[in-house]
Amino acid sequence: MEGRMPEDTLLYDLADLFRMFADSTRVRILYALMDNETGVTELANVLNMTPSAISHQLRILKDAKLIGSRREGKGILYSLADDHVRTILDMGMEHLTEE
Amino acid sequence: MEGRMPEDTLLYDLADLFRMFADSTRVRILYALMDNETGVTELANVLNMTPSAISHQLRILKDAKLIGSRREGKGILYSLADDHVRTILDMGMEHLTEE
DNA sequence: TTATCATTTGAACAAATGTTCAAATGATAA
DNA sequence: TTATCATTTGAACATTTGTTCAAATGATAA
Repeated sequence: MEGRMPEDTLLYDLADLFRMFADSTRVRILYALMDNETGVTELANVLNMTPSAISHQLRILKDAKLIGSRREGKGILYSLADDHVRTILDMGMEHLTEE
Repeated sequence: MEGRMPEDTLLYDLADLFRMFADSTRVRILYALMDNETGVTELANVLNMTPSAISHQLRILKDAKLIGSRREGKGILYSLADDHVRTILDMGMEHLTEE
């Protein structure tokens, strides 16, 4: 079965996508959001980091459309954008934990 | 359904894994290796890069156990280590191309 | 052995990246 | 409106990262 090389631009986009998962802070944020919508302050507490550092990463994740947000009272709640995010994380985790 | 946060060390490993896919040169190498075993020189030609640059990246991929190698005559042929690599790339590509 | 081709290595450099800090903005609740 | 809490912003800094270059190594074929 002979494969064919995708367009280079698509491969660049693919690398860009994986880059979103290539930082431990972002991965920890995504895992935290798997459980429930969470605000910046709570994320900062859970991950033991400054709200500013979290906010910077949330923006990167949102620009990549991996997370969404909605306002609730005086805070903003973030959540995973769709199940693709979960699936990609699961595939990676499977690779790590299998043998 | 309440999820539980994996150990931090595992999440760091996960980010490390995705970091392997977060560079366009490495992604292009992996896609090239999907088709068939390939040596450094041919990869360099196909990707239009220097053999040295390719070799550096091949070492990184091999250290991560994402590719393997064997000697054939006076060259060395590289190949994907297992189907996990393919699956992870496919998941990412699916995310990109859907919708 | 020697000549040749393929691959690797290490140092140097430029570019990209994540966190911190201080300050600004947003939006509610009083 | 004003005070307060939550979040964002931008510049600075240190770190990490990918490529280049020149030189070294590996291993075959002659």
